[in-house]
Amino acid sequence: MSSLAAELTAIARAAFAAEGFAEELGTVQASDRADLAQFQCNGALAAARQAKANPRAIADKIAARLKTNPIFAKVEIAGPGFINLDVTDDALAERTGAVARDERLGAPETGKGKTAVIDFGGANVAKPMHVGHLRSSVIGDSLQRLFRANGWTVFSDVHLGDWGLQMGQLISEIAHRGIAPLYFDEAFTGPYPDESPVTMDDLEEIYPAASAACKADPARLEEARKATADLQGGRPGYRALWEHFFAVSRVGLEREWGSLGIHFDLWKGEASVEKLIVPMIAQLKAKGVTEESEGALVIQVARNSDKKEMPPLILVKSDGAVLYGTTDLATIVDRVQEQDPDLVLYVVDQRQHLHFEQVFRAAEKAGLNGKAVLEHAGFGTMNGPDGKPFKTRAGGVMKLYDLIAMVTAEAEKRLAEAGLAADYPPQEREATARMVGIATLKFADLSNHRQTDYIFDLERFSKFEGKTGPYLQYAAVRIQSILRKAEGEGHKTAAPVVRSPEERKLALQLLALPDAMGAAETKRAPNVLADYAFTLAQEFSRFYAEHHILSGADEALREARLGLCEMTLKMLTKVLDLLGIEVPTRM
RNA sequence: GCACCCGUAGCUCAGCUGGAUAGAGUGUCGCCCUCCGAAGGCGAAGGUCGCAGGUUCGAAUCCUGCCGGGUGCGCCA
Repeated sequence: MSSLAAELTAIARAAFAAEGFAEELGTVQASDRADLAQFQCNGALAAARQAKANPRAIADKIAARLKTNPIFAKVEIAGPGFINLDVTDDALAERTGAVARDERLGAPETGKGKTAVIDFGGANVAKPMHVGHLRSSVIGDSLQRLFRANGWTVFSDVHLGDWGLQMGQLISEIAHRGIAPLYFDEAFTGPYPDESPVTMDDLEEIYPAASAACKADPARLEEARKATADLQGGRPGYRALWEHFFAVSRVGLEREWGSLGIHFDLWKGEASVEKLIVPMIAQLKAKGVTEESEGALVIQVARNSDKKEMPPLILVKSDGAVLYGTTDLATIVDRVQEQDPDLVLYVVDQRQHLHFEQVFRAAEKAGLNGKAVLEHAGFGTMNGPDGKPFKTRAGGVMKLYDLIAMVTAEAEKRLAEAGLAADYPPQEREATARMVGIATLKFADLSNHRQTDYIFDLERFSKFEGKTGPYLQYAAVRIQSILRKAEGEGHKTAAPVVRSPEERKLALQLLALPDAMGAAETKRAPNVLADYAFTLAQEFSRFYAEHHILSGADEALREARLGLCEMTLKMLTKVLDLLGIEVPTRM
């Protein structure tokens, strides 16, 4: 199953090949000038340059061949040599019907037989998620949904930050407070209690305090370093405490991501590859890729072609502790062993780009990455209205939990204002408000390009009109509503028919889904899907506004239009699912 | 200092592997509910695509320089 543009491309390629040109020239795309044509092919211009010939003459030859194909209603040459193409209405209707019958709704199979690991690195043990985690969660989730839909085998890994200095900071802060002396008693031989001496709420308070203490007092920082090294060295009491931190945090984090509809295949973290580190370092030494530098063990990753300074990756610090990069390397070893992926995608803040470049180079230099391509799909910073990284009015970071509660409350308010859902059971009302709130949040984030910074605007996250998540949900809800009503009146649905301009544009958009899914995968860019979904909803709304489906006298026409509605609902639901957005049955 | 990213309508952003008249949303102004859900549809106004060069038949898109903003640059993650 392929898109209509892909089908036309195949036809045009054959025409170019038959005229003795490179078939790549036959790429057909949706027209930039919807007023002139549905599709365009610019290959004659490129061919003319290569062959030093007149582009219009080449276009003439190609067009003559295309005209023999009955799929085209129009083949026209315009301007310097654009070939403008229209497809017949019957062809549109026929393909639309075929896609509707396809279980995969025409999704490309770009990932068939391939495995990807998606790393959501970012969230930390003992810290609540804040708005900064929204991006990696939402973008990463959309990518895992998309890659799966395109046929990839995907393993998503939450990849918690659970093994660095912050753990030592927590431990030494707890030591100072004397909260759990048992874990610091070196004479104690265990077993340690099953119940955690601290709750998630405790950790949320302890961590910032610990962090501040280390910042203010070098002696405290030294203590934290020592605790980190002892933890990594296997000190039983510290390990036991760490287990509690992890367990307590996981419950909270799982609930939080769950409320966003985000789930992971793997709950790994830095600590889970801890056992691989010592043998990996031995192996790297044996391979001769490491060296001593200023008391640390490093891998040089600079290349002659570098235009910038490329510091070495530090494997072991001069005090013996390992770093982020070391665990990242060991994680690659682990993934090659466990999943043997073709691709590892790191959905992590763009600011860590240099770090990943170091890690990737080190992995490739040491041959640790198997067949996997390592790729950092970085995303831009979320800034406040002042252009600086977002802070609440009080100057702190806004918790994700609070943000979700806020947009949900806004959605609820809006429902009440509109007098909607007034007669729904309270539970449905609440669930609907939540769905609308989360859709607002996710769509606002995903419709921005992944890589650029963007302004976190509370107002924007409480808007329900225009290019927003709720607009898309609304379109889907209206379709469901009309289908219910039609069924109640005893109307059937039939294969779509295309006659009016609105039907034509809607069908064209429906047939472009595989293109959007393919482009979104290639660019690792969910905003392509967001854009597609919005345009689809828009085309439907126009169609809906123009044609009163249920009131006409022509039963066959009504059934065909209901078929188009049904098809649109399927496609819209599918794309929204790829964005991680749920559709209520009514709202 | 070096490197990377960004600069597009009043505002928020798409478009960037070169193509025709640069698009959305929002805001402003106007129109459309006796009819399937108006969280909607239609229309108007709104642009030196940061600036200056270059490559090209053709540049928002590629190259160079400059200006402005952001980010990163060995023992944090």
